[in-house]
Amino acid sequence: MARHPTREQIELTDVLSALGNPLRLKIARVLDAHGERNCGSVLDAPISKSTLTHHWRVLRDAGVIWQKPSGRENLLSLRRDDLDARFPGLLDSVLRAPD
Amino acid sequence: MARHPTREQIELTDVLSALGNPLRLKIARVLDAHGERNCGSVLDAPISKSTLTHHWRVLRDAGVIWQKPSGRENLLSLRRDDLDARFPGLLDSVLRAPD
DNA sequence: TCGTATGTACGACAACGTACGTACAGTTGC
DNA sequence: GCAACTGTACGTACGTTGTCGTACATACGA
Repeated sequence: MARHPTREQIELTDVLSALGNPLRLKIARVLDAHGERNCGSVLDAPISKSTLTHHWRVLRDAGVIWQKPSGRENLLSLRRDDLDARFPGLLDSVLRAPD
Repeated sequence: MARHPTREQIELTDVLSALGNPLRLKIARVLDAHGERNCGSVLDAPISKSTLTHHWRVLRDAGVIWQKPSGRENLLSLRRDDLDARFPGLLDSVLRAPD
């Protein structure tokens, strides 16, 4: 189900596409600022759960986030180590940039 | 016709989406490495002119490239100054990253 | 055990993206 | 003038993306 790419499998264009959506960029910023969250507590916006599930998948498949089951929750976190190792400086410049 | 955004109008998600396509990423790298080129001399790949026109528009509208008419040619160049000013470090990390 | 909470799976649908062929418009040079 | 060159405009086809509702699976707690 949850197929996370290995560090070496993470592709630049996938990461850029994933973060090239305003909602997903926001998600990445929240995870960067606040650390691990469950799916329901990342955003306040009135977005349907099925839409969010879609965005978790895009971010996970691109290698931007980890998705770790924990009880009945699914904990989300940024793959900062892997992204920094593979694309040095990229995540910082994206997360710190103005919109 | 050719509507380039001002430096302040360049949006991060537009830039990320534009560079989140392998062909456009390649184009940006060629322009970075070799400087100003006309449309026909950027890529060797057998891609139709109308498809390329589409990609020039995406890159131009996102603020990634300048498109400057010159005689019967259209000279393309990276907007490095603007991108570096607005999103420090972003372009370098993208262009230097592995695919 | 049974209801509640959390999140996924699936199907639908409009909008967008990417590719092409063809036709056209401007510039250059013979 | 006119043919060749450079690139855009337009129409088209087809896959992808983003959104939702509904149904479902799993885990927790009373």
